[in-house]
Amino acid sequence: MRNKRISIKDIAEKANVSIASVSRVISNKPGVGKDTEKRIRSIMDELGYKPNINARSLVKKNTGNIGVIIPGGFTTLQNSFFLTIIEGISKIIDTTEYNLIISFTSKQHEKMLDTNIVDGILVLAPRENEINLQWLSDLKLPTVIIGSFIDDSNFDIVSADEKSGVRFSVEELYKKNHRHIALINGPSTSYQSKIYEQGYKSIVNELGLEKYILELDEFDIKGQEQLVEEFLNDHKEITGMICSSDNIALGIINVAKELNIDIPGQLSIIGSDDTPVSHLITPKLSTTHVDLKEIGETAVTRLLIRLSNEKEELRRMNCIFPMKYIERETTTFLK
Amino acid sequence: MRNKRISIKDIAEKANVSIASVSRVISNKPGVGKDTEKRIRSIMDELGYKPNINARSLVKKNTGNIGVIIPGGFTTLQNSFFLTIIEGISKIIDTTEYNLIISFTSKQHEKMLDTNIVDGILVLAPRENEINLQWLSDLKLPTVIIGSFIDDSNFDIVSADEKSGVRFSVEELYKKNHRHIALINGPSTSYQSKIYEQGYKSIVNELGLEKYILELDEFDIKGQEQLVEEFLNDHKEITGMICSSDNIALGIINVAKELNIDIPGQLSIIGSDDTPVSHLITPKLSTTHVDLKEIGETAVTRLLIRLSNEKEELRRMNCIFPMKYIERETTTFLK
DNA sequence: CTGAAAGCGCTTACAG
DNA sequence: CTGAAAGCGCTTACAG
Repeated sequence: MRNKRISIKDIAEKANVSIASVSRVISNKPGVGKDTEKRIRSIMDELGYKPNINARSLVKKNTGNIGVIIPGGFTTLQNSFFLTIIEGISKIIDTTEYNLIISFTSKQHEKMLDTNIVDGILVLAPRENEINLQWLSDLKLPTVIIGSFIDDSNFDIVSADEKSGVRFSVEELYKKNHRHIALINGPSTSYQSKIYEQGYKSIVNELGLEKYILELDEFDIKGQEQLVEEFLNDHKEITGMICSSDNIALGIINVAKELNIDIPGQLSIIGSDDTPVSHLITPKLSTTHVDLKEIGETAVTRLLIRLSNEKEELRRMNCIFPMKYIERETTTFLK
Repeated sequence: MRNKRISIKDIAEKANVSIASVSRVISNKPGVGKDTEKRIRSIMDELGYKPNINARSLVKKNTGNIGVIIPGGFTTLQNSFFLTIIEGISKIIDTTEYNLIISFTSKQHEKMLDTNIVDGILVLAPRENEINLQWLSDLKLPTVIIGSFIDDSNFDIVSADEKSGVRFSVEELYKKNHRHIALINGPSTSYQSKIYEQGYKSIVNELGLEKYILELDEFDIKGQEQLVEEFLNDHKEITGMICSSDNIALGIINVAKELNIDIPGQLSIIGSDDTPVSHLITPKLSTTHVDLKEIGETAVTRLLIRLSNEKEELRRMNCIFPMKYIERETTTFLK
């Protein structure tokens, strides 16, 4: 059915030149006479020529695609946190010739990486159990990791300063007279959660407070309402909670409502990431903010630099964006 | 830096066979002796051979990629509606060798389609101003459209029966004694909105009610709070609202709260699509439901059929999924 | 069962 | 400025 695509050869014939000349004008290479070029271009337009990317890739040994690896499957994709980062990535990609290939299941990651269809990858908030770092490293693909990460890797990293974020949140509640402050964390397989935990423990130690940590198996509470409810019931002394995502905070608020716990009257809650929902709900969520879009932009930009400098040995980059606390309506001074 | 990739030739040499034989075992083609095959396979494993997809694509004239076109840029991507459909798509794709290329800006659509890097496309809820249907059609690419759509096209369509969805919602409110029922619609550039409007108008006419339509320029109210507020103030007689997305409903609820309008006491609200937020908020949102995941699955499956039957002339398919009304907490009987 | 060879559509030294 | 030719890594008739 599909009409045969027209190739460089068709153009060359019609223009009475060699395919070499046609190729040169396609790639804007020098060495073609003004007139010849004009003739070739007009024929290309006329015939609606589109270069065959596969052929080009085959000889140039690149693909023109950039891969984005998203962990956790769909639960995560539904998370605005990732979407906002992708928005930043996308904005930069749109100014280039690259295509974006977003991958959100393990199967997809494997297919994408095993078949070598990308020139470089952006890995969002990797998790131990999903991405084997050694394997990633063996790929020898230009890679930038987005999201907090264990320091001893050799990858470029662009992340939010989540450790400080947690500190700010705890300090904020402390200033508001809270003395029993819990961390509701995501899965410890996520490096992000490890960072949260580190940040939480260190500040809580400094302040001489007791530690309360509830680890969920995702960055939201879906299917774990029971667990949360028990936690709330078992620790009635807790008056403040730091959640490692806004979605977790949302879930906690709902459970609290069911238990007739007043927010923020009896329980102050702070989210993370300042995603759109945070001011769509009532009461509006206090949270920590970082420019996720900028994080995305920075990460691709870095990757693009790596891609255009494959010979040079670039030093590893570790770029950390500051977070700030945003006071809204789910936190209050403890009487 | 990157170590040279090993090719079919390397395998052939090491195995003392021709590249033809190697190629045959790679593609599981018959015509290779048991022993030879075993030898070749073990060498492939040993050397970690990965076929070069570009080379293969060049000769087979396909790409191994399926494109997904998402309209409206990021606002839309943040919408669970699309994400859930993508989840369905992804589930099926994971059982195949195809890669998914998701495109959510006009730039990306153009790049993807102009460079012919996909074998077929899934178009989600297209909009007039973003996707030129004629252009799409000229691509001669196997295409399936997801989401309600104008009937006179020649594409395969898989969609929810949104026209009935709106009807159910209006009827529901009518049964609850509401007589002034508004439609808060998405942009009319979206075919989906057109369907909503058609459905709304026809049932409202049947029931002999007055029409109230507020058209927003997205499927959420971001940046249009003012407009919504004015609408609410100008039409105090309205006691029921059908929103063409859950996100719109969410927004309306928030504006109503600011205006001290009690929900559902003074205003009943019904969303669309039963996205996860609908039961994450308080009061829980009454809405209409359709199995979006199944819609996604059906659409890819259809596309896959088209892809494996390019010779045959398949009849156009138009698959419509029923919607049902879900009563939760934002609707009530009018006294 | 196996291999030599042509060809997919491009790019790029090389020679003129 | 221009072209002939080799080559990128595969697949697939064709011949044996």
